[in-house]
Amino acid sequence: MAAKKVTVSYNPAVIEPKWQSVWQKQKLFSPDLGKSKKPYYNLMMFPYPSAEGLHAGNMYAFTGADIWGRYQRMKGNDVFEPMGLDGFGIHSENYAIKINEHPTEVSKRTEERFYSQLQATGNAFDWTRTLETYDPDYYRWTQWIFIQMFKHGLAYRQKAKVNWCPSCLTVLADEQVIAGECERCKSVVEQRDLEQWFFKITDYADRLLDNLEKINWTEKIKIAQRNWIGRSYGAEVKFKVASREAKQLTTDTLTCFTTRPDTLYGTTFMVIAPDSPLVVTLTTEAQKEVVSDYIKQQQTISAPNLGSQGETLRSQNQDKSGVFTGAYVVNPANNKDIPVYISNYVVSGYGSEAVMGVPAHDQRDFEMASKYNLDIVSTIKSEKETDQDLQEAYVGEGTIINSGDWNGLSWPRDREKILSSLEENGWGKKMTTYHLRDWLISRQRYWGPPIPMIYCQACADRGDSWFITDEAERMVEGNGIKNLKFEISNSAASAAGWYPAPEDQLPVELPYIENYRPTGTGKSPLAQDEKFINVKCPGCGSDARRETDVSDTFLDSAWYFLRYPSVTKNLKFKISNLKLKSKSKEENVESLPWDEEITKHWLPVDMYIGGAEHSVLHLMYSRFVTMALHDWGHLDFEEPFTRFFAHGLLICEGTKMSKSKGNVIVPDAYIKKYGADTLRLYLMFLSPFNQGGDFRDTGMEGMFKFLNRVWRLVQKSISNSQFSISNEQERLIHKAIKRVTEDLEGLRYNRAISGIMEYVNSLEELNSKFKIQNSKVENGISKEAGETLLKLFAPFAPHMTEELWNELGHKESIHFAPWPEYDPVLVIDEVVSISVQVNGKYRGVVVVSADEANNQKVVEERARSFEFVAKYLTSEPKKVIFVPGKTINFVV
RNA sequence: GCCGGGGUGGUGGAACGGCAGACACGCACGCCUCAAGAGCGUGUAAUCGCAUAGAUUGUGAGAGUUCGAAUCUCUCCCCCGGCACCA
Repeated sequence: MAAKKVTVSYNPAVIEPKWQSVWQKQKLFSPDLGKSKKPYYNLMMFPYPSAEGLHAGNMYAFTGADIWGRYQRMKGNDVFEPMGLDGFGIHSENYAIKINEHPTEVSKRTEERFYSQLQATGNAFDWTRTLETYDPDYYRWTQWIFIQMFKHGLAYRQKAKVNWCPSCLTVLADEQVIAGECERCKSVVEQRDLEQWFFKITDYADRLLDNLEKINWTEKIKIAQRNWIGRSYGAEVKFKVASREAKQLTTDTLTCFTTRPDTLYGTTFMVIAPDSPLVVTLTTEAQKEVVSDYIKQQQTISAPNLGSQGETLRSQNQDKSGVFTGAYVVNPANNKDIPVYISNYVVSGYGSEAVMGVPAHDQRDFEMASKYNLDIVSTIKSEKETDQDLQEAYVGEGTIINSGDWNGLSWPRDREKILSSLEENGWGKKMTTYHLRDWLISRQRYWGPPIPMIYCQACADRGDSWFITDEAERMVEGNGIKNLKFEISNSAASAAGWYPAPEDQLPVELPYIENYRPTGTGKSPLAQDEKFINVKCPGCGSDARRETDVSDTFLDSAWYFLRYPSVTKNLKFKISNLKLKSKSKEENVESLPWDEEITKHWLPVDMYIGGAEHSVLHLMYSRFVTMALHDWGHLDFEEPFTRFFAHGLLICEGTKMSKSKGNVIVPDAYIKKYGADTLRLYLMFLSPFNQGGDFRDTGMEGMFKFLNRVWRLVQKSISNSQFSISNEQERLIHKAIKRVTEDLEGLRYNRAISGIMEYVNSLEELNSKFKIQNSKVENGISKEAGETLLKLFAPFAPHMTEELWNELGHKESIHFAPWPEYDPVLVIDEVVSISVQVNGKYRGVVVVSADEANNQKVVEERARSFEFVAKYLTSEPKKVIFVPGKTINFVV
């Protein structure tokens, strides 16, 4: 029989663009979000288009996420897989500065470039619902969120020591400072005193921590978040200033936080941080000079402009040093006077910036005490040493000694007893503190959403602010939100003169400023634009000024997933909440950045896939913003991502890809040469997806060959579609389905691909066997075998499988074909190899039928009959261990 | 220092109590071809050996549990990532 078709060779350069355009024309991957029965929101972290284009690392992440989405779709879910650009922010601005262009121009270009590159990767994105964070239609809502934070008392202004990057000329959040250096440019970060906007994320510390138990996230990300929140439970203890200095000091108590209240009796001194305000209130006249010298010396050591020297000096700084303030306080437990020191090992900004020194049970305190000859008193029995010859602090558990009424109690078993006793005695109270700090929002840069706030000096002078308006009053009364009144009255104190821009006037558009470069003065470039700044006060109508800082990029990305499903291209202002734009007051009702119905239906996100580098930044902020929106009654869920999977990092030739190293791989050339399918497979086959991989040029060719093999195999089966399925083939099919399905479920893509390869190998092997028996038929691959192969392969190689599927005569896309299921009976082998061991050492296998595999008698007899076993069984074995279906072990 | 994740052929990686090295890359040899490429086939942990006979050793090092350990437990070393004087 002549072949019906001329076999066409596999040419990705033709079929890939063809199917991409078909998919897009048919809006195949743009589900009707209103009608979906089984919504599945498959999200991946959107890229920030700051550089020359999409790099292989983006492609790696997106491919892995897309495979998951395609698999879910074939399992019958209505998958929504959106894509957008995190194009606002410092990354993009820095790139614009580098190439000496305006960010607006750069963004136009990168947007086009990124989207066309993303098209070429063959991901099933919904191209009708893209978003860009610099789009005014988007950032009006970023600003809206800021305003809600303000109105609910979660955004406040404070003069604070902030991290200042002398190269980026802006402040940085704590999270953006890595080992004292700027996350982006590696400059040593300075401390500056600036008035800034903060979000009170610390109010949510407990929930951010406790909710981690409820979500299905990669464990290491949860651990990172737990560490970052850093909750510790203990007590706040009050130390009264001793009477002899009380007169000359401006404070009468010193409070400190401790996780070890059990060691209170062992507190022999106190230590405060060098940059704490306590230094001023607790230093006596006599010590003023010494203290001031010490502070100066500490400032020199931690001075930022030392470049690489800074690191060395900082590590020298690890040695404990200190100075006596002249002040004594009273240990409430034993009424002893103890000295107050200043030392560099106490960090500011945590707890009360004071620490109780318990040298016997804290290594740092021990070093301090040794250096300054301070008393060491053990309060936990550590068995061996006496206090005098203690070599290091004993930080373990044990029985309490030298501690009055507490003697005999056990630490940590009696923690609560000790804390209660502490409270009853009036020495202090139970307390929890957190490592987490409030989120610093202000950035003195250009390329971001202007913070939508207005400052009125006249109102400020009167002590007025938005918090005294009718709207604020209504909110407190109408909302029924717990603590809102408290939050608001608390915030009102620091908010004098401040009003949010009226919500119906959003967005506060970012003006085009020719010289957008950072100024370094601590003010944003927006401060140059008088037209932008000058505005009437929404409260009293007098002349007022707009806030000129923009918000942190992380605010842009903290809510984008809420927006995607509600994006409607070409109809941007169609959704109900945008009625705001209308002049009519009646229509100006609810205003939300999303469609409520659709949001109810589609959120939270079912699967979020992204890099582990965002464990504490983006992922924490997104959770916080979502929780806040939930509390304000806008969302019916409080965790945005039901499941999060962290993919590994794609590196290049053993090192991290980075522009400075010049080893950034751009996928375009590879797609051109081999096609996106080959590149996708290559990337996913490298190593486990959660582990990352090393991109090397070798290997891509091999993957291309494999695609060609699949192509030929299926092409041949098309011309022999009458071929009926054999028992052997059927077993192969079902085993392959089982293997690939299980590996996909665990996102073990490298294994899934090797499973497909094994399946192809077995089919070919079977085919060549068949050819020998029946030389007239060219090919022995049944239709079922070929179609199953295509389906299993479809998530990985979407274009090629679509083409072949179409050639097989299917009208519907393969990506909507139902995922194959396996028959559990058919995956069981007909014959089983049982390994035979003698004294635990492998000597060979015996092959038995499946139903004999559990029968010890049969297996043992068979095994004994073989020479390779018999020769070791010189005497009757002492013991025979039989593991049904697996192994038999003769112990001689 | 603390918390994660690792350490398996020339390379990427499989196996995660029961035949270590699946699947690939690379390499070698062969077939096909005028030739090249493509394709196909064979081999490929190490050592001994003519051997596609057989044997020994082998999963960072050392101990342990077990009939049996790459897999479980302990101690140590090294690499990668995160946090880092958080009281």
